[in-house]
Amino acid sequence: MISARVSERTIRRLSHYARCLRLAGLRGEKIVTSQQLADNCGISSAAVRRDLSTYGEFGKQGSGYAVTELLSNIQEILGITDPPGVAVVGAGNMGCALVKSGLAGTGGYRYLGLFDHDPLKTGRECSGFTVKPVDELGDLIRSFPDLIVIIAVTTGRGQEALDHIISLGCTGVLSFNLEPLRAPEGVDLRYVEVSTELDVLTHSMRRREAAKR
Amino acid sequence: MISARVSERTIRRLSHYARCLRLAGLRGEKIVTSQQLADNCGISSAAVRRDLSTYGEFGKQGSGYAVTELLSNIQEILGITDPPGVAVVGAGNMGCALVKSGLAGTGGYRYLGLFDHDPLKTGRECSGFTVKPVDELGDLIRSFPDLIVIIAVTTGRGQEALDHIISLGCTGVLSFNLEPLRAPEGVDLRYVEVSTELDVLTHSMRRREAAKR
DNA sequence: GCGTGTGAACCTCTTCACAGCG
DNA sequence: CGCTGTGAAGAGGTTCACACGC
Repeated sequence: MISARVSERTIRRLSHYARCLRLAGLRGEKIVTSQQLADNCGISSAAVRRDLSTYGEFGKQGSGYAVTELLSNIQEILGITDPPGVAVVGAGNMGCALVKSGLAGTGGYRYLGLFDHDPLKTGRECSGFTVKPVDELGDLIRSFPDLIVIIAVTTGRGQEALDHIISLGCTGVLSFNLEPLRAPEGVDLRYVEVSTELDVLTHSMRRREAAKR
Repeated sequence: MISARVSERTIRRLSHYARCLRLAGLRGEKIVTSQQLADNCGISSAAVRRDLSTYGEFGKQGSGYAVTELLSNIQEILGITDPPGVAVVGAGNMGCALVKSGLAGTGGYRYLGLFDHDPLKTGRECSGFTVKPVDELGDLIRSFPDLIVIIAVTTGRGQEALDHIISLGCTGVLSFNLEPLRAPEGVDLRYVEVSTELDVLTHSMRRREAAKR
C-alpha cells in the first residue's frame, strides 16, 4: 500500500468506488471490472484504473478486481478500517435525520451519540438515541480520540457549538450550519452547504438550456 | 457579461464569494477587495481576481469591488437572479430541516413547498408549510418550470420518488438519498452525500496525523 | 500607493493507447 | 483473449509577477 499525496477529487471518487463495492458485495458479486465501476460513477474505465494504481496493484489482469479485497484496500486508503465514530451536535430535525440515516451503517461509520445544548431537548429519544447534554461529549471524545463531530445546530449558534466541542478535544468537524466558522489550526473543518449545491445545480441547468438553442 | 465554459470548482468558489458578499452587505460594507474575499474562502487573492475576470471587469482598480454590484453579477453568472424555486419531497426530519433552514433565505432561493407520498404525513404543518401530496407538485412545476426538487425520502424510496417527480416535469434534482439513482437524459441530478463528506474529512485527518510524526 | 486584470510559466489532472500478464 | 497498469501527450487549472488605471 502506497501512501500518496492526492487531490480531494480523487478521494471523492474513491469514496464512490467504495460505495459501489459495498453494493456489489450485497448483490453477491465477487469480481468487478474497472468498466463496471466507471459506469456506476459516470467516468472512464481508464480513470478508475489510474486512481487505483496510484496506491498499488489491486487488480488481476484479464479478470478484474476482487470486490472484498478492493473494498478493504480503499477503506484503508481512506482511513476507515474499523469504522470511525461520529457524533451529532444539535438534536433538531437535521440532527435526528442524520443519526437516523447514519444508522443504516452502509457508509463505514459508527454513529455514537446525539447531543444538544438545550436542556429542553436532552433526555428525549431520537431514533434509538437519548439526547445528551453537550458536555458529556467530552467522555466520548476521550474514548474515541478521532471522533468526528457533525454540527447541525440552530442558525447563528454554530460558532458557539464549535468552540465548545473543540474545547472538549474534538479535531474533526463537519458543519451543516451555513454560517462561516473559525477553527484553530489543527482542527479539520468542512461544510455541507446546501445553497452551494443548489448554485452548482442551477448553473448546470442554465447551461444546458442555453446549449439547447 | 461574458458567458464562459467553466469548471464546477469555479462555480463553487463563485457561490462562496456570493455568500461572503451577502454577509458583507448585511454588515453594511460597500466595497470589498479580492484579498478580503480570498481570506474568507481560504485561497489567494490572485485566484479570486482570476475567477472574476473570466466573466468581465467588475472591479475598480485601486479600491476593489462594489459589494452590491459584484453580488448581482455573480448571481447572474450562477443564474439565480430572481431566486429560483425549490420544493422538497419527503416530509421526514430531513425534509423539515431543509425547508426550515431554507426559509432563512440568504442563499438566493425560494422554498415553495414540502411534499410527501404518505397520506399520514400530508396535511401536517412543518415550519409554516402544509405538507401536500406529491401529485400537487405538478401544479407548482407548471408555474415554475425551472423548479429544483430536493429528494429527502425514506431510504430505498429514492428511485420511486425521482421517477414520480420527473413524470411531473421536473428537470433539476438534488438528492439527499444515498442510493444511486437513474435519471433520463435532460434531467440534472446531483447528490449530497454525507458519507463521502465524512470520507474526505477522515482522510484529511489521517493525513494530518501522519504528517505530524 | 493601492488593488485590479492578465500574459506566461508552472503544475496537476485527465485521456489515450498499448505493453504485459493471467 | 480480456482487462489491468502505465508512459506519454494533452487539457485544464493555478500561481506568479507586473502593467495599468484609479
